[in-house]
Amino acid sequence: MSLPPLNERAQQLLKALIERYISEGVPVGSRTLSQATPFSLSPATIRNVMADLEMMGLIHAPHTSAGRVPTIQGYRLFINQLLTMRNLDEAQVDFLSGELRQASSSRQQLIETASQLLSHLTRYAGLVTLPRREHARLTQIEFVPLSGRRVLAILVMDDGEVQNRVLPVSRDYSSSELRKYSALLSEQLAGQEAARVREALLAEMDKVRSDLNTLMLEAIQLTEQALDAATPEPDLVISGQSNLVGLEDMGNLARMKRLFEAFETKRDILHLLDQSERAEGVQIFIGGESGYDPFEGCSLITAPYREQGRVVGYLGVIGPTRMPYDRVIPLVDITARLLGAAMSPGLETEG
Amino acid sequence: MSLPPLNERAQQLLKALIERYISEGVPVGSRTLSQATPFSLSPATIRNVMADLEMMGLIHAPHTSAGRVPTIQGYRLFINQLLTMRNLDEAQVDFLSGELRQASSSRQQLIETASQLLSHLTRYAGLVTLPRREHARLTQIEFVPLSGRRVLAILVMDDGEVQNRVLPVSRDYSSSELRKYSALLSEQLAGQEAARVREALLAEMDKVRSDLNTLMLEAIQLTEQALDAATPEPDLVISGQSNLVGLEDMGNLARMKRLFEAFETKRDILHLLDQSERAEGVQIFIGGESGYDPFEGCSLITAPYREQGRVVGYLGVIGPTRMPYDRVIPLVDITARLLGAAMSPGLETEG
DNA sequence: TTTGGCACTCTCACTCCACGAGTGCCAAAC
DNA sequence: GTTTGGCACTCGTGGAGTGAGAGTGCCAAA
Repeated sequence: MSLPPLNERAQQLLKALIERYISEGVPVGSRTLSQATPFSLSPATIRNVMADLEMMGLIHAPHTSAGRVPTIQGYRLFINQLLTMRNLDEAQVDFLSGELRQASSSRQQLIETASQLLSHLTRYAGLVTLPRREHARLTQIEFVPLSGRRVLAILVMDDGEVQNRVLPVSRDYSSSELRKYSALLSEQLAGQEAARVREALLAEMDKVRSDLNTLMLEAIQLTEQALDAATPEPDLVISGQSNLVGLEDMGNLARMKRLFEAFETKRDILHLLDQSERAEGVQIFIGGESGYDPFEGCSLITAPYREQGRVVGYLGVIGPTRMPYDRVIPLVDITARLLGAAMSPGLETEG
Repeated sequence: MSLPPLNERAQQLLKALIERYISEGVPVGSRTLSQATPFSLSPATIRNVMADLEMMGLIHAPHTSAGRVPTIQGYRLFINQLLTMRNLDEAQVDFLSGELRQASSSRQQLIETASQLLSHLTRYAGLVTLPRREHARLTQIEFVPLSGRRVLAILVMDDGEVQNRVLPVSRDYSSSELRKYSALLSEQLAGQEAARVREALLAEMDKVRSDLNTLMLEAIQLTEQALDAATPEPDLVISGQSNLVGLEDMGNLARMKRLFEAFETKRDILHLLDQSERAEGVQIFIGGESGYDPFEGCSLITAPYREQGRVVGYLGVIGPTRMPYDRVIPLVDITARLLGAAMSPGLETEG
């Protein structure tokens, strides 16, 4: 896969060609490029270079008498080595952080706002995963009796996240009985990481069994049930999908349909985001590079966002591969930082 | 707007024409219609009738040498007077009720399943509004202290619905202090209809003021805040949007883009659903009939669904105006009934 | 190594044309 | 009076043909 060394001039021409193609959306020919570049070279010379670039698989001619278009490999090289980022518009940053601060009262709201901002500022589709809260600690457990042999379990985390779950139970419980369970368990479990609660429960169960403490046993069983039913809530918020309708470089209808199916199932997109797990900063998936053909013709720019310094989720933008990366990449980057800041309250939130 | 009386034969021809157009998607001409109808009439005769129908605005010729296509008025007449419903496939009904029963543990799940079923069975987009729960009664109020001068308020309704809200507060509250408020308020308010809680609170406030009972006063203020922040959760679940991508009768890309924008804002769709408020059963909006141009080329079939006999929401299908109404209408109808049944537990849920 | 020249290729937009489908109208038939 | 067959007419569609334009590859000269 190691390409032969690309000399400076060829790199600069490739860069110019891709920039031109991104801004114009039309295959670019040797004549155009000759005029657009600072080093004055004749079209013929440029043609020679272009032939080399094509040989290396970096550009490609749709047909004999058309100009050249970057291939996925070409985009890859461009992004990894040639791209010069554009400075962010100050007003945009202010707008972003203002909107996010305004939405920071509720976590859900924050996520949705971030997604909408991404789509709005890029004119593509914005994605934000819900924060994974593996390290959230349990603060409180409440049980509320409902009619018809059902109990509502409420798990409260220290970060304000709440999970509700209706449990079908084998007999009716009274309100005061349930309150006792809640009190007992909250005492036992408060401060535990959610992931650990199960172990703690089992340990407790052993202790309790020897006591034949049936009350506690039932409480534990209830909690187990509540944990089992870990809410499978939608873990990805997508905005601005309609921005992608009718972008001519998104290709034909069939392709667009597959893309929208991917938006609906969300699964493939989540897989893709998971792949960026290792990356520290912004990551870019170009076209079907990743083997998911629904994304042919599209690129995905992602970045992790942090809460209290810990990566808890990912956000990004999905748009056509022919995209102004020099603007979108910094935007995704800053949005991730600002979302992280808005999620980690305490420092400047009360300002 | 009263049309001149349409004789039997003209009606039957209109019906045949529309049925043919719906199944084939191509303008239908006099010759085709002459062969397709049981009463044998020559194409020439049929042409005469068609000319009348066109005069009345019920059908329309895209151009001189094309056949005829129903207008919106034609569809309207067809649906109101000529349509013969098709019997539901028994297997489909079983499938529907099975899937709904399986999802009936959580309300959110139920709504999403219904939406997906609608889209899956029709191959169009499914819509379900979240149930309005005006008459739900408050069962319990809980306050949980969070870090950084925030309090989590939890409102539990008697139907198992839970609303969470993080409230920024002016000072830190201790856990036990908040528990006192919860107890006090739950006692005062339990059993009230949510819509009435506010009044009850005000009344209570008056009583309390004279006592200078500051504790109660703070509790009341907290609750007020929590009510203010009535969760603006998404009130409409849409599924299968991608089914509409690439349906050739949906028209051009620009129109499709507007439709997808409507899906994202949801506002127009909710307005439209609200309009069906008065209707008892299935209602149909054809094309831009309602003045919303995003829906040009589309039809919306809606029906209210009931919980415990009370209308709490609407569901429906959005698809191209050229749609097999005889199948979709009964499907929407039965889905509404089955969803209502699945939502009103107690009778056959334990079966 | 770069450049100008030249023949070649391919797409795009346009025109022309024949075909088919369907209509409207009229006069004859029922 | 309604129905029908006939006929001229209209219009969209698809295929063939064409010229312009853009861009290439290659070669020989600078």
